[in-house]
Formats: sequence, C-alpha cells, structure tokens
Amino acid sequence: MASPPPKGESFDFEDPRAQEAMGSASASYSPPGGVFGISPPESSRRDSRKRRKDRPSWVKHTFTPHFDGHLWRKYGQKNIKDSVFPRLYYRCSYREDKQCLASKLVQQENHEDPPLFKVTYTYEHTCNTAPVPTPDVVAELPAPATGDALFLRFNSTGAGHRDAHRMEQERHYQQPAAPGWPSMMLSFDSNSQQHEQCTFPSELPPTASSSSFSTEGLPAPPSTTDGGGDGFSTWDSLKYGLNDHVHFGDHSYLPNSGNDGDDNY
DNA sequence: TCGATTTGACCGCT
DNA sequence: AGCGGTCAAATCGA
Repeated sequence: MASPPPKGESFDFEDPRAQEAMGSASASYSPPGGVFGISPPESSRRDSRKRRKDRPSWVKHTFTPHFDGHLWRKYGQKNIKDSVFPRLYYRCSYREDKQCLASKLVQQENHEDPPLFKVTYTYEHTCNTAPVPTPDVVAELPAPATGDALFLRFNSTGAGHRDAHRMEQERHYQQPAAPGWPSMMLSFDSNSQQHEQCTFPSELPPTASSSSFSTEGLPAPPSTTDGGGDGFSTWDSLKYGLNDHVHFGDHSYLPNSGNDGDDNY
C-alpha cells in the first residue's frame, strides 16, 4: 500500500531503518521495498522464515484494516498470547502472479466501537496493480451546519474488480454500524495518485451517514451482470463505505501528501 | 471445478 | 522452550 498514512490514523515504522528512510518527512512516504533495497526472502519454506527482522515493516492503526486499496489473501490466523483477539495474516493476492511480497498482519486492539486494528505491513507491493476499484463516482454532500460531514469524491478510471465477494466477506468482519463510528472525509483522485483522508469520531446522525445519502446524483447501481468484473462494483464500494463504515484508505501513495504519522489514538 | 479460507503443523527467532 | 509467522492439506463456497 503505498499510501501515506491517512490523517486520523497512526502510522509507525517498526523497522527503525524504515522510519529513518521516511526521513523528515512525516510528510512524505516512499514504498519501503524500494527504499530499503532489502532482498525478498528466498522462495523456499525454510528461507522464507529466515531473518524475519530484516524485513521492512511498518505499522498502521486503522478502523478499517480490510479495505486498504489492495487485494489480500488470507493465509493464516493465530491466537496470540496476551491478546484477546486473533491475529490475521494476509498476503498480496498477486504474490504468485507478480512476485509481490507484500503482506500484512491484522490484529484488533480493543473492543471500542469501532474497534481499532493494528495493521503491520511487510514489504511494499511490487505488483503495481491498481488499488481496489476506485469508483467513477463523485459524490459529495454538503456539510451539515453541525459540522458533521461526509464528503466523498472519487475520480478514477477504476475498472471493475474481480474480488468483490471477498470484500463482501471482509466487510462482515466490521462492526455493525453504530453511532460512534467515525465519520469520514475523503478525497480521491487515483489518476493523479492523490488522496486525502480524514477520519474522526463523531456522533454522525444516521441521516448523514447512510439513509440520506441516497442514490441521488449517483450513477445507477450497476446491473448484477458482472460484465465489469465480479460484482464488486463502484456501487458496492460506496454502499460499504457508507453503511458499514468501511472507508477507502491507502488507495495510493503521494510523496508530498500529509503524513502526520504520529497522531495516535 | 476452481479459488479462497481454515486450521494444524512446522520451524525460525528470542 | 515458547511464541509467532508461514506452509499446505482439508474444507468451503460460488
């Protein structure tokens, strides 16, 4: 995921070298893989477990670990000592196809509503695949006078995606909608590889989060004939984002985009 | 039938 | 020795 830590989400490097590579910049971000020049592990099982510490890794705290703009395949789950929640292991779906070594560990950290997840990423994506379908949608709602706001803007050539059902499954892991969920401000422009995101807790009225965010002004939901892929449509993306509070993060990285990096929870 | 997930086992690391 | 990350066979679902 080559993306800068969205505002409102903390983002820390576990590997000191990684942090060093970030440089001054909390404001800039580079794909660790390219920065560190660390060779991928050998393909053999034995070697793949070697020198674990040498692998670049960085940590991100997020409410929506399952939807970060890349396609992940779960390959393991483990109960961790001293942790109530199991740790989930994912790697890039294109691991074989494109020798993409990116992987991530997802671990829920608390019972909050929404629950906070710690996501540890290892290796940068080398698959160069477009992040998850970025909808050809521009949907904006005027911010209510109360200050509660939902702002979505998607500008993208995003093609349909094939991994829809998995997203569907993953979204079920999310907590059900609740008043405490963060509302979201999000601006997307995949063409320019830019996005900004800001999540923050608020007492978002239901009307602002979903029901009033009707189909008005939006393209009609695509037919279920998955001509454009497996059905994980722009429409679905939108619905998930609004109703299940899965937001669109880590769409891409932007060298000069804001990276507060240390606004932890 | 094929691809994704689950889960027990293996093994590196501390 | 115990913990944690990964593998891979079994299972599940579309």
